[in-house]
Amino acid sequence: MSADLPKDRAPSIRDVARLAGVSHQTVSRVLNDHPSIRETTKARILQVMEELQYRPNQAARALSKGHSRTIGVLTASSAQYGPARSVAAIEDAARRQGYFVDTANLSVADPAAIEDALEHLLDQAVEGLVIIAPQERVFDVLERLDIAVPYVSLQSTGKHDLRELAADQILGAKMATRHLIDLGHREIVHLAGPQDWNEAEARMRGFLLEIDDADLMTHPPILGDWTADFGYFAGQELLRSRDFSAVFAANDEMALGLLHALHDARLSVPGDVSVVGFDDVPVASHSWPPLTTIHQDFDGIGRLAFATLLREMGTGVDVPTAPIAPRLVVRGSTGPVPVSRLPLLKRY
Amino acid sequence: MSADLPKDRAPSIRDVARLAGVSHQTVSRVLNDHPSIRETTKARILQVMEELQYRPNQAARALSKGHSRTIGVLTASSAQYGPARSVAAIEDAARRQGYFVDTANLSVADPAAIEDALEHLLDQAVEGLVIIAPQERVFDVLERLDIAVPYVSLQSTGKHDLRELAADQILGAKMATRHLIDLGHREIVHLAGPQDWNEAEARMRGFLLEIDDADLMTHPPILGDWTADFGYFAGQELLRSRDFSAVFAANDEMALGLLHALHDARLSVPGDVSVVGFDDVPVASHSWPPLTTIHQDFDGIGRLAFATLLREMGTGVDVPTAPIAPRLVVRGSTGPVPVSRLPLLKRY
DNA sequence: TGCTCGCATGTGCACGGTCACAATTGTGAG
DNA sequence: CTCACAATTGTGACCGTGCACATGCGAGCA
Repeated sequence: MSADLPKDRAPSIRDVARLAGVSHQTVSRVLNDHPSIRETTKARILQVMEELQYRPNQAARALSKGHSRTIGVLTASSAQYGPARSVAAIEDAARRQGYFVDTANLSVADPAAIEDALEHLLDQAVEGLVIIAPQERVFDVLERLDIAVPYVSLQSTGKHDLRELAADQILGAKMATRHLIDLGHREIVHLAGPQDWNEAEARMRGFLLEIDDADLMTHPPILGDWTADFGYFAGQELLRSRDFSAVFAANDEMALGLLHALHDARLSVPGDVSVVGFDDVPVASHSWPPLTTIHQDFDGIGRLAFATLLREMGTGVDVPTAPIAPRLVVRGSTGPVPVSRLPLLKRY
Repeated sequence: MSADLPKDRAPSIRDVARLAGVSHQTVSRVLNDHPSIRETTKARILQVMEELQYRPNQAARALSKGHSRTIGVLTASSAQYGPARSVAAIEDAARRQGYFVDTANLSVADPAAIEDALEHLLDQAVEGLVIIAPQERVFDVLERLDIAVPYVSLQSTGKHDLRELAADQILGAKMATRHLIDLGHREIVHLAGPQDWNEAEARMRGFLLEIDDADLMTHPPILGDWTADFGYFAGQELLRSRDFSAVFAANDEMALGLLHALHDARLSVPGDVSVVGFDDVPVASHSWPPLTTIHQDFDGIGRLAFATLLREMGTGVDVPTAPIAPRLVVRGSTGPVPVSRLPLLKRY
């Protein structure tokens, strides 16, 4: 029990074998829970492992077995609440299943950067990809590179089958719009996200569908960039011609910026203008007034993404999944259409 | 040029060698930029690689060379703006240097979960660790496990030398407090973060130091949990006894929750109460009123963390680093102390 | 011409696991 | 006690790459 440490290297399976007086293969069997091993042998080996602080070498295992047990996550703007939350959920779910997660974040989204990030992930021999940068350009690059591994996107590309999530976005947007219509609003403006994001496009589609259903007119949506700053400036712009009584913003940040602009203009929310956001970020309930918004279960979406990927990867493991439904959370930023805006002029 | 694909496996260095009519070692030399290779040979090999879509197997490389070129990032609450931002910056910097980043997120911070997450990272044979979960418990576990790899923390533990960042936190807190004192406030309350976070503790220390310097009294700080919800409830609590004219919140989220509570109570900010936050999250400039806060360069902190880790890991690479300074951003949530609160009572 | 030297390239093994297959031991029936 | 068969364990090759150590070859020099 004293001629333990042969080298300065980390102990290997053979070191354990030697000390336990068995062959390396027997040790390997312990590692892989092989059924036919004598209990006493197993116990002895486990004890030696403990003594040596043995830790299996994943690289060697990956090399030998031909898989890496690693998935890649490609994100854009991973500092935003929603994506960050989903990434955390994916990471958690993956770890639970013994998978490693390698991430690549896109700071800029030109094709070169996208390709660079994807190459980085593929270098790691990832077995699957989660795309949280649902921009068309990304899918273009994915197709061009002819990726060999399965991937899922947090939004539908129209080419894959994560439709639940896509329906989500559309449905959520419809719910938000419906809410405003139910309150009597007839002049509703949409502050949209960048249209190269499928997500933004889906929300806009939901909005337009609902507007159409109600036989209403609307301005062409304002195309924003998700940021509160943009919401603020868009608000200033909108206020030049006050021909609306409600705004549906494609995310909470823009909605909050918009609220700021409305405050600056001494307008009352919801007295003069109603505002709905999307996402339900944690501060949404503490703005002034608290923001009516569409709640998304980002954790659930992340888990679902990983579960779906696992299925796509054809592992035996099949984690049960439930579709994710958006939810309208009514707070203080929406109210009945102001009297001055009742559809009198439209009546005759 | 037709008997290309020998198997269904991914092409290996030997496949390339065979098609290029050289030995596998020569191919390896091309991969590693060995100086003595004839240009023509190199060109030929590169072309074959291109044809075969050859991609070096990182697992094999890791096994052979004995290193993984992977670093681990342990985070808590990675969905918060600051940490998320820093993680993205670390990932970006690491990728630039050819490193992979494996993350583990702590949803709960009990020792078992911490150990679990660390084990996961160590299983991947990470060569270094970045800790963004600066809770004492984490360091306890780190010491207990007797981790063999270097690690850096985004906050000082008092045992390592990332003092710049720690000084940052203290300095930032002092700046925030000083700002309030300069405006004439004498009754300042601190809404602190959870004290098992070194970060929160440092901010509180900065606050107390500055209070002490100015010979002021203060309540024992209220210990929060970083969330806007807590800020809201703390505000309600504080308002029972209105014996303060200013609040310094340890982060923006709590500050925003506090603003909400103040609005609910029909108090004016900064007319009745001044509020300072910490972090300068993107929505901070769009709250009502816009939040005065301490700006932190999260990207810079992330980059610095990776650069420091690289140095600790003893790689030749030494990325130049610059210390990170916090910055006071004065917006609308702070103003002169209200007349009703001038230190009359304290004068005699 | 013969020798040394340096560049360009090849040979064989190690890295730490797993797999396929062989070998050994143990068990119960005849 | 012997044999068939199952349970347990051992042997050697292989995964893809890099390293140490040849080897071949042409140039420079005596």
